[in-house]
Amino acid sequence: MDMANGKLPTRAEDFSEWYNQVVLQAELADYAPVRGCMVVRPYGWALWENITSILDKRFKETGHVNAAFPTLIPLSFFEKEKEHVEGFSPQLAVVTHGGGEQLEEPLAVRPTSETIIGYMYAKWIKSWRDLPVLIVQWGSVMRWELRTKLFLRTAEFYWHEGHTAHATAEEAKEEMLRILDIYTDFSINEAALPVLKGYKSESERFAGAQITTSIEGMMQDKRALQCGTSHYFGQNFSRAFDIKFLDRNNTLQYCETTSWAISTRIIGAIIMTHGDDQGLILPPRLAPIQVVIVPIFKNDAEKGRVMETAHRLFAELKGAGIRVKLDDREEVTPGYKFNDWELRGVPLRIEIGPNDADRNVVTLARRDRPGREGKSSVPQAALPPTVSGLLDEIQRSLLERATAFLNANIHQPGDYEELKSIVADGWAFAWWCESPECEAKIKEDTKATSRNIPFDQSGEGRCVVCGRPAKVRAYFARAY
RNA sequence: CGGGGUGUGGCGCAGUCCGGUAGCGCACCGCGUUUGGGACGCGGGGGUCGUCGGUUCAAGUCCGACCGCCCCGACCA
Repeated sequence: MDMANGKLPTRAEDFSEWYNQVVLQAELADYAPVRGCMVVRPYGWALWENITSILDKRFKETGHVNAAFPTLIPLSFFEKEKEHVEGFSPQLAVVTHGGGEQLEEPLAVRPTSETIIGYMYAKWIKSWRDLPVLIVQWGSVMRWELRTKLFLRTAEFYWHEGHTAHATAEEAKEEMLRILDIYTDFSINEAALPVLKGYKSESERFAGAQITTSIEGMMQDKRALQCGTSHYFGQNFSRAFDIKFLDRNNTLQYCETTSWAISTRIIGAIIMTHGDDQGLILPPRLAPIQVVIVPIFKNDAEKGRVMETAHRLFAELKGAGIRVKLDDREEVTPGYKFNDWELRGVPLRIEIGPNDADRNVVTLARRDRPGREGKSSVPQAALPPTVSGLLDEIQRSLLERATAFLNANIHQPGDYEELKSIVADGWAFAWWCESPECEAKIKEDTKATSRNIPFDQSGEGRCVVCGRPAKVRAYFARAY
């Protein structure tokens, strides 16, 4: 096993470098030889698998099926939807040669698959009986990003993209919201990320969408990170790709379509929401290793007693379905292991030394409460339920802490000057007339953009920028 | 693409001003002692100094061109 090394900068010193070092030293990912691309290492991929398996289950429970479409898409497909081409053309990687020959038509490496899936849907959908079509693709896509950062923005990234076709606008919008709710529930209850859901402003909308909804999280530097999106396209793509069906009255209709995605970016959100100066803190429900056992001994006599206990408790915890690891490396000291597993964010550590073994106890150390405060001594008897309970408690406390942080850093500005000072170090929740001009002014003055607009609104106010009547309040923040 | 940096064992750097055949820390390998918060000693292995060209008896070092990567901006999940 590779060992971690080096010290982390503190979050206060340099949040960005802290983030980079956590990703690298915890061995979640590494830089690839291709500019802007990352290698997701086994520990990072294990985390991603825990995320994907939960989401996959929820999609299947709601009637979705998985399929795979090609990585390469004829370049001409991107010309078919006007806004889509404008949005994605600058970011395309294009294959011009194959087998040593120049291709007749260049092929884009997919930046997202609406076009090719739309093309196939046009072939497959003929009748109202064929609808809805609810397909999810798990894979990677490529966007030629100018500035990249591990997990947050890489040229190639992993995700799922759901693409659905429906007979009516109502059904399609319901689908968009159903998925947004799955995303929200997943983020809050599995990842312990207290995200806020809403719809996007015109300028923040996905290229080609009529409605874009999102969930937005607040990182510890108070910048916003979009953690998932769900789009309603209306008939934009079905008209561009001729996705039509005969309804019950034998009338030809265009489908209503949606698409939605969560990417490996959410790993960045987990890191930047929960981590501390020791490194990663993973929510127990997603952690590849929930519990690590660190045996401690000085000589062979102690080793025998301690390891016997360690193996026995390891088997008990594993049998109870807890993801547990026994760190039996002898070439590094216990102190090294403590730091190593803290860096990797394992939620709970079990220390077993000669004293513990003799007294039939173990020492537990919670990752979310560093130092002595998080340590306790518990009986070895009935350890699995004790550990399960503590993992639940850690999961709860991570969400609670992140939620308190979120709430403490959202403020309602009384006027524009106040908005400017709020978004310098937090989020503003402000009345807005929804005009692109006012949003553009905010962006120009502060670099903050509208993150999203909650669905449930009450009352009326005056736009914080122009003073005209405003029906909604929106979140404004600097975003990743 | 604009601005700023930087390329020397796996990683981080020194050496470049003033040319003389490459060094330090970490990591790695071996042996021994250690082990309840990042252990120590001794002994090892590993580098055509980003690339190409030029000057010179001699280039990591001087000159020229090119390339890569990182950071800051415009674009984005």
